[in-house]
Amino acid sequence: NDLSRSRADIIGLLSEKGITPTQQRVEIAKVMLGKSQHLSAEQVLAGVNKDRSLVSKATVYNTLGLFAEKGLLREVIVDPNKVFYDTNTSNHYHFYNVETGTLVDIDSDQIQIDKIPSPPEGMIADGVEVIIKVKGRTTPSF
Amino acid sequence: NDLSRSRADIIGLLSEKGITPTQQRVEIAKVMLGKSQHLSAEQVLAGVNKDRSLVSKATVYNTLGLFAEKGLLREVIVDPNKVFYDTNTSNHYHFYNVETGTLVDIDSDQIQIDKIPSPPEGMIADGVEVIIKVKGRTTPSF
DNA sequence: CTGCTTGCAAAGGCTTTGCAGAACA
DNA sequence: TGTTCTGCAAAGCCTTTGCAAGCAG
Repeated sequence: NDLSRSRADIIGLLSEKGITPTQQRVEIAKVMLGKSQHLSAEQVLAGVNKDRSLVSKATVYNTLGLFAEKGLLREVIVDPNKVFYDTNTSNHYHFYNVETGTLVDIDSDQIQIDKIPSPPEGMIADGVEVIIKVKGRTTPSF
Repeated sequence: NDLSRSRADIIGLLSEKGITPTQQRVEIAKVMLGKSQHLSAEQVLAGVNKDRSLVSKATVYNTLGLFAEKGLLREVIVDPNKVFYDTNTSNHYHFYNVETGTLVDIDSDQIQIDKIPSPPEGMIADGVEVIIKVKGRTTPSF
């Protein structure tokens, strides 16, 4: 999607969302928000500290949680071992490769869901996840 | 759904699936397969050992994994902290109460999914998860 | 200044593992 | 009897927490 944003743009974006734009948060935003991707906390940590150590593990976890809470990222729970953070916060779904643990976006207009049942009494819907698990063909095709 | 099965029925069921019906596995099956429910390993462990200690933690984990692999149970990944095991292995979806961590079944005929996109090159679909997250109304209705 | 953030290391929760003894066929 | 399974405790992984020092406004 769009390229990496300028530092000023990121600071503006964070401020809009009511997030104090600290140095660490800007660094994390630079890594995450540059393009459409699905990263685990560990991957973000590695990305941020690729060249020099800029952000601690605790801060990466705190910040990803904060960004998700503020609507800048979306948490995707598909792997029992780790949370993925999705930079695409618009309506969409996922293919999940169970062999490699990789996520691929599915545009919302590629799936049509009709007849969404109404939530149990006193509850309201808070998001719909559709995950299509995929794996490699077990039978070679020749 | 159906009531608890006889020990003989359970042994037959396990054998059919190619699972050696050991005492521990039968105990776990008795707890799990009695009715439609979504239990975590910890809950199964507690249920099995309610009266007297019958099965160890390691065996509960091993057995739930085995049952899932053999198609007797279905793993549901919605909570980053634990795996749920669903005794309903037929096609269906879930409401997930994000506040209480509770799952509720949605019958497959209650949702209509059209236009399932084809998996990426060389991949085949291996299951579809639909999870509707719900939460309590934040605004009281009176 | 005053409160919010950060970082370190330790703690926490769920799950897996290694290996000896026990159960199964 | 040979193989598979169980149980215990320890280890592993991801994530959270406590608290002192540092930064933002």
